[in-house]
Amino acid sequence: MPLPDIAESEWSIMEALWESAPQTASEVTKILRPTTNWAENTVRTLLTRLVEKGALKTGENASGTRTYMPAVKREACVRAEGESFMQRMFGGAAKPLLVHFAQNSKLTADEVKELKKILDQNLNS
Amino acid sequence: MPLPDIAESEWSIMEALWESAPQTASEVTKILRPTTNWAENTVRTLLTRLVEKGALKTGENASGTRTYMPAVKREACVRAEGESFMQRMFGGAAKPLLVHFAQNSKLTADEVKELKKILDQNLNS
DNA sequence: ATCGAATCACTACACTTGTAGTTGCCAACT
DNA sequence: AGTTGGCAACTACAAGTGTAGTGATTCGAT
Repeated sequence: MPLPDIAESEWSIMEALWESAPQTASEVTKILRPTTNWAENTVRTLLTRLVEKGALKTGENASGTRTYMPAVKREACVRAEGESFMQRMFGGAAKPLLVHFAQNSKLTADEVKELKKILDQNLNS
Repeated sequence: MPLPDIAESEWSIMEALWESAPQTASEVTKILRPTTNWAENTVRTLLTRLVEKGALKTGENASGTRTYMPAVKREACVRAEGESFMQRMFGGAAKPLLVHFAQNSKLTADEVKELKKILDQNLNS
């Protein structure tokens, strides 16, 4: 089963549920309200679509209200999206991608150090 | 003028023209045929949309046939897409993004060395 | 002058996405 | 019992995408 294709607004929903699940529709709405200001129905639509896509599963809480929780792991989705992005922008090659972001981001000395360590670990594995 | 928003199929077109421009619609079609197998009309539609979006400009070749060429620089588009991707997937932070790709890609020793150099250059700039 | 090939401009059409609104149902409060 | 408030199901609807088809025009080769 290939990973579901998660659209941009849908990511906000997923993030909320990866952060904490299960949650009801109105809970998710409340969590997202400050950042997105979406109507509850908007959130419900997105939740339903994500269930159809197989990205979320549903359950029920003690009061019988439907709850939502991730059906796919965040890391897997990030990897998939990352692959596709790398494909589109850099022909699938990791190095140019890394070069690009290494050059176009501001990093602290500590971050650079840490990244270099991770690069080394990449080698013997 | 904010950079035009380039959809996935449109990227193939843009790549072809960043690679070599100006080109006519049928030239682009021929170039892309092996990879995409698109009908010429498909390519024409995409070209037209990209012109409307301001991503391409048109000209004419010696025989009076319309030609297309980029109106925006590839690097700028890559940066914009990269920003948006980083935002969606990593909350806008460069380090986790770099960590992710550093861990999930196979790199040669040479590539690692080069990347470390670029990270260093990142610091004093 | 004519016919076919290339080019262009329009049109098509289903699917996805963003962003809700409307209606129906059920349980709890007054 | 009637009303209100939440939840669920269904509907809406425009813009954007993927992927062409159709019709008109033109230009060069018979």
